[in-house]
Amino acid sequence: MPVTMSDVARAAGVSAMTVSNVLTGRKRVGEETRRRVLTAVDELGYELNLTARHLRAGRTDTIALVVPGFHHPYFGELAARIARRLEVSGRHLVVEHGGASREGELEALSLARLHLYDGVLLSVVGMTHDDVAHLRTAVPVVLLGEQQMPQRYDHVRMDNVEGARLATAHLLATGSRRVAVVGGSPRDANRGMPGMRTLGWEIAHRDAGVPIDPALVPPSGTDGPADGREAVRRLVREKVAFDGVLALTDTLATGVLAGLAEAGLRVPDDVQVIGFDNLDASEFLVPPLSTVDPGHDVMIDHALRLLDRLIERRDGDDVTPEHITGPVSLVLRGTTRAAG
Amino acid sequence: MPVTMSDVARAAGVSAMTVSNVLTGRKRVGEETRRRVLTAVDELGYELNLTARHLRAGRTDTIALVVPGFHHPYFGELAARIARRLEVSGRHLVVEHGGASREGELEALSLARLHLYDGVLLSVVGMTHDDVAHLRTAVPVVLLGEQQMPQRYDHVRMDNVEGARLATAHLLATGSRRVAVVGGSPRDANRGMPGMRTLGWEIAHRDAGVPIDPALVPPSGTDGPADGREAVRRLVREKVAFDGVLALTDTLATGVLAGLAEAGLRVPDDVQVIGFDNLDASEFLVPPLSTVDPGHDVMIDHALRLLDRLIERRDGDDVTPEHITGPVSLVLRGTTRAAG
DNA sequence: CTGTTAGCGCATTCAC
DNA sequence: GTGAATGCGCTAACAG
Repeated sequence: MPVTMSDVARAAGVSAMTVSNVLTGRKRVGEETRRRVLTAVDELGYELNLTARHLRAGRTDTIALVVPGFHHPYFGELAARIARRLEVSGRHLVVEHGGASREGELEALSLARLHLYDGVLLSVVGMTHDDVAHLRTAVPVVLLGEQQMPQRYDHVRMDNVEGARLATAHLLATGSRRVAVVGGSPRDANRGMPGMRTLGWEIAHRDAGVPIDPALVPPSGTDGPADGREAVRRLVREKVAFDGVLALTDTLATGVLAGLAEAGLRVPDDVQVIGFDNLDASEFLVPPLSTVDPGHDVMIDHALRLLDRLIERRDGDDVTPEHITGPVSLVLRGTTRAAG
Repeated sequence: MPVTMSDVARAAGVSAMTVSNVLTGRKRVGEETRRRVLTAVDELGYELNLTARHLRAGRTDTIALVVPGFHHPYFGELAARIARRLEVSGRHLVVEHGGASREGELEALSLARLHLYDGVLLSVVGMTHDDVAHLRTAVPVVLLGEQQMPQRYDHVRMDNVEGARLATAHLLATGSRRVAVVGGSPRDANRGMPGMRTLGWEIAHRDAGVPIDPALVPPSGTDGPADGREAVRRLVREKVAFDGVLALTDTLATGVLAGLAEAGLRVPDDVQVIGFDNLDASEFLVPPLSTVDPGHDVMIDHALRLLDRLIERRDGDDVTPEHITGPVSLVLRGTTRAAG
C-alpha cells in the first residue's frame, strides 16, 4: 500500500493540505511545520502520485513525440533536440511509438494515450492523409512530416523538394550525368517524403537540361541500409549505367556506399553520392557523406511555438492552422566532388 | 471543457457505469443500449481519460525505458526490441530520458515520474552506484547496465569482459600484436562499461602471452564517432605503432574507421578493427564492421521477467534480486581477417 | 442487464 | 499560516 499525503499528514500532525503546500511550495508554510513535514516524507518514504496531480490539474507538463519506430536514428536525434528545447521551459519529453506499418495508423498507440500529454508532436511518416483525418482529437497536436495532410492541423516540415533539388543540382554541376535515386518511388510526388524528394531530383534535371531515364529510379524500400545496398546491387545487376546517386536518406546512403564498395566502384570518382538528413554518423562514413541538412532546430522552434499556441488556447479562440516549410541546406563532404 | 463519461451517459440516457462497461467490454451490455452509447460517444467526440483510469486502477499497462539520451542508436535499437516484446502482452513502451551527465543522476527525470509506469527499465550508463542507491523507490525497477550497482536491485547486463576478450583474442589470433583500445579508460575495471571491456582486452593479452603497452589506451571520450576519430588521430600523431583496434562501441568504431581512412591506413590489412554492440548500421560500414553482438533479446527476456516478478509481487512476498549476465557472441565481417 | 455509492490521491476554494 | 470540504474522471462492489 503506497504511502499517501494523508499518511504523511498524520505522521507530521498536520493536514494533507499543508503537506501539499510544502511540496509544491506554492503557499507560505511555517518553517517548523515545514521541517516536520519533510521529515515525515523522508521517514515514510512518501512519493508523490503524479497521476493524481495530473487528474486534478489537467496538465502534465509533458510533451510526447510520436515516432514511427524507436530504431530510426533520425528520430532519436530529433527527440534529443526537442528534449533539450523543452527543458528550458521546465517541461519534459517522452517518446511514444506509433507504428509505420502498411496500414499506417497509430496501431500500437491508442488515441486515449495522447491525453496523457499536454501536447503531441506527431511524426506522420507512414500514415496516410486519411489516417490523420480520422484522428479527430481534442489533444493539441502538431504534425511533423512530409505527406499532404489535413488542413486543420498545424504542420511543420522541411523543404524536401528544394533539398533534393539542391543536392541533385550539385551532382549535375560537378559532372554527373546519370544520377540514380535510391529510395525513390516513381510517380508519387506530393505523397510522402520519397515522392517529394524524387520531385526535387526531377526539377534539378529539368533546370540543367539533363534528360531523365526511369531506369535510374530502381524500385526500392526506404527502411534501412539494406534497402540502399539492394538498390545498388540491382542497378549493377541490371547494368544500368550511373555516375551519381541521390540517396533519399542518410540511412539509405549508408547502404549505397556499402553496395558501391562491393561492386568495386570508387566514390566519388566513379560515382558521386549524396544523402539526406545529415545524421550524426554521416560525417564519419568513408568517405564522409555529403548530404542535406534538414534544419531541425528551425523546425523544432516552429513546432513548439505552434504547439504552445494550441495548449494555451482558451475555449473561444479560433486558431488558424499554419503549414510551415523550414529551410534546408547542403553539406558537402567527401562523397561528392568540389564544385567547378 | 472536455467531454466526460457522464456527458455521454446523459446523452445516451444511461448511467456513467454503463458507458464504462460498454467501453471496457468487461460486462455484458444490451445490444441496443450499447449502440446508443457508442452513438453518443461518436457524436460528442468523447475521448477516454486515461489519467483517471490509471488513478482508479493503479496500473497503466505501460513500461518505461529510461535512457541516458535519445540520440544513441544503441538505445533506440534496444527500445524497438523491447517495445515489440511488450506488445504481445498488450502493454506499451515509452522512452524517457534521464541524462547521463557527470553528476549522473536522474536530472531531468523526477522520481515521481516513475510512478506513471507499472515498471521501469533503467539504463544506468553514466550513473554511479550511489546515484542509484539513493533512488529508493517503490516503483518496480530493473537495472540495465554495466556498473557495479546496489545489490538490492535486479540487474541485467551483457558479458562485457567476455565480449572484449573474445574480440581481442580474435585480433591476436589473426596476427595483430599491438591492439589499441579506443574509448578505454585505463584502470577503471569493474567501474562501468569501458572498464570492463578494457579488462577483457587485458585478459586476452594475458591468455595469448602478448605484452600490453599502456600507450595503446589513448585517453578518449566514449560518446560518439568524433571521439573514435580523435583517438586514432592522437595515436597517429604520437606515433604509437598499432595494428589492431578494439573500439569499445560500434559508434566509436565508426569514427575509428574514419580516422584510419584519413591516415591512409588500410583495414584490415594494416589495421584490424573490431567494435562492440552490433548496431544495425555496422554491417554497412566500409568495410563491414566486425563486432560483438550484445545478445539483446536474451537480456530483454530476463529483464522483463524480473520486472514482471516485481510488478506482480504481493505485499508479503520477499523477492531476492537477481544479477544476470547475458551471453555475447562474435560477429566477424570485413574489418578483421579470417581466423588462421 | 443496469444503476447507486463510494473512493483512487491530490489541490482549489474558502473558512478560520 | 493552517484546515475542511469538495471534485478532477473513472470503475469496483454491490443492489435492484
